[in-house]
Amino acid sequence: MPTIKDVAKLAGVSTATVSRVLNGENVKEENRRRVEEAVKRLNYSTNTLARALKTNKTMTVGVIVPDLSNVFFTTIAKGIEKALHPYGYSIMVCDSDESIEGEREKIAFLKDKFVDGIIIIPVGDQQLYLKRLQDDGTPIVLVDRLIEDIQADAILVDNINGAYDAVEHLIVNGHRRIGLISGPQHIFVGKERLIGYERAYTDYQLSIDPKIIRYGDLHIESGYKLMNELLDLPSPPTAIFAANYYMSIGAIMAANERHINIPEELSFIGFDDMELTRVIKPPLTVVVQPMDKMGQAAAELIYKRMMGDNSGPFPTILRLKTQLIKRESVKKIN
Amino acid sequence: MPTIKDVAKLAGVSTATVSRVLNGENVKEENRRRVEEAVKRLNYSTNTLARALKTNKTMTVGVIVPDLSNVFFTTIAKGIEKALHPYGYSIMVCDSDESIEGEREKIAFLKDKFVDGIIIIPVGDQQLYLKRLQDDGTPIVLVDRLIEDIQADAILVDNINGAYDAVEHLIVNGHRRIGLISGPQHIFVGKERLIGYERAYTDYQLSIDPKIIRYGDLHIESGYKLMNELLDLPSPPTAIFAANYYMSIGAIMAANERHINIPEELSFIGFDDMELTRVIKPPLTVVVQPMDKMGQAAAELIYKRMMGDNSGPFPTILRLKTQLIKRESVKKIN
DNA sequence: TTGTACGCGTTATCAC
DNA sequence: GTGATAACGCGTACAA
Repeated sequence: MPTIKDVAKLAGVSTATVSRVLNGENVKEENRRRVEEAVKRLNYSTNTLARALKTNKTMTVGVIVPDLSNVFFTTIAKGIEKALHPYGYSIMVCDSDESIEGEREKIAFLKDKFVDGIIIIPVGDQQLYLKRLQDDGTPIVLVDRLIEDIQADAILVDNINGAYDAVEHLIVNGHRRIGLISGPQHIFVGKERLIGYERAYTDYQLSIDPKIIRYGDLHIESGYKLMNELLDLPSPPTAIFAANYYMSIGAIMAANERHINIPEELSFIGFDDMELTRVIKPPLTVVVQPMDKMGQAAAELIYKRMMGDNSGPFPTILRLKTQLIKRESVKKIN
Repeated sequence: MPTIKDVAKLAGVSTATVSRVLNGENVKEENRRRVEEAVKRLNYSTNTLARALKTNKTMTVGVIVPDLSNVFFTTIAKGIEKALHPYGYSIMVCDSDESIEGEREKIAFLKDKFVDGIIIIPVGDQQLYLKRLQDDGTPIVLVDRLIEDIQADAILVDNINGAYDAVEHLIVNGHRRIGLISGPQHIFVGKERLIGYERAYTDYQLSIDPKIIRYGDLHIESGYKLMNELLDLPSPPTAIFAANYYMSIGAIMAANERHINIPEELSFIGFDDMELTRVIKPPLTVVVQPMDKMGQAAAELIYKRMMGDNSGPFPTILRLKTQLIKRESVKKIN
């Protein structure tokens, strides 16, 4: 590998001049030409490690997601990538494996790699490590979920109104017993979507039956299990709202197995619009999160912070709107 | 940030001694104790950038996948991560965006980051950049697909026999007109699975009707489109074999829309066992690839190479077996 | 066993 | 505009 010294020697100038040419500073035209010539001849490219050691900038942003095999998360990561690329920044995607410990480990790893910023979809409601990093001046942007004990910029989804819209749609269609397959209450979005559910009930002056609210862990299996529990109730719901994508899948699977006809016998609203919701028969009515936009917004925000732009409020918390896409899984009842 | 000098000063020894302690070499017990004490007091950790600059080892492996929002790929990436972690290696996951150009860019990026090895699911059938890296001594492991003009270790799936098993199963169940929703022929697995299809037909002395072989681009939409084309044929197939996961989804979606009953009116075998195949009614018979094992095998192989172990043949090409999981989407016909 | 001094490749700071 | 050189933080001959 040729170094800047080799280039300097070949071009007959000092390394400083080469560095200046490389960084687009003012250099005599003649020297610039010779340096560029030498760079080409030697096929030289700057050693990013050495540069980073000196400048404390790696031009890299760390992205931590809870699960790399979850499309929702990776789609967001992809959105971040796409938005950061034009700025010359690259990302390192890590998997926290849905655990605080894994998260801690990945944060340490990214810190080790001297990333210039971290975008994270956190798994718990606290993370001391993050706070420490933040105090050291590394910009942090939270996505999808908030952490209680930390003041950080965040890109969120308006979960409350997202869930509200779904439940309201069911109520307007005559449903009074709406089963909720909820996320866990220690996770931010789980809490919020439950609030949306409750608020819709309250606004329509209906009373809530806690027995038809069930808490899962966001995975297929728990959607499957909770759907079965709800359908086994002496007086089962006439409609179900599943509060995330994978639990929606599990729930549908359970309904299928029991040969329950949607929407004839049971109305259903799911969450997120990915492969499944397009292939299911009937097409599912769903609450859709703008995953691309989430990634993009996170990227823009962290870029701004990395540039040292601290204008605007701190923390800046963006709430992106969801969309209720009405298809054929909801039936109007008396 | 404390440096090794700070530690040396506090411990009253030289930086060399500190370095030795850090790297577990022989040091007088007393000094070791004092150094460890100082490390703890200062909360020191070695600067990986500086170390990498000196040693030319970053303890990082680059992983390039064609699409970060494709579960098949990210599941493999996750498997790699899990297997490499115990060795102290971390991974950088990149998205080549299904393009040669994107791939080239990511390879350059990883080279810039001085990764110690690259595991890649390639998108085309050539890649000069890779060859160059390999010539520079960076271990490369191909996953899922081979590249024609390169000699490299690879972890593949026995696509030929995987497809063969599926088609054979349909033939044994009386089907003679088996529609194939194939991948593109410029992609390795597309070619191989077609061969498996053809071989099964040949072995059973049946003649192939090229009209019921259709070529898609591996995405949902093309599965959907090709399924419709096949069903619109004057004499449509009695069974369909879709040669990847997303095209399977699209195909099923098309069948659903046309209210075609599987397996009563049409038998179906899909590829890979992920969310969809578990939720579809009826449960789908599928050819399953061992994604976890693929990731793990790739990790083990590249680790071996990074350790300088060149035993075994070069290139080492592993063929992992697929499994035909028989469920309820195939009907025996006369 | 330990310490010194230098190298890694780049950038920043100064004189010129 | 340019060149020499210190500095970044670590690893490692080499001498002690």
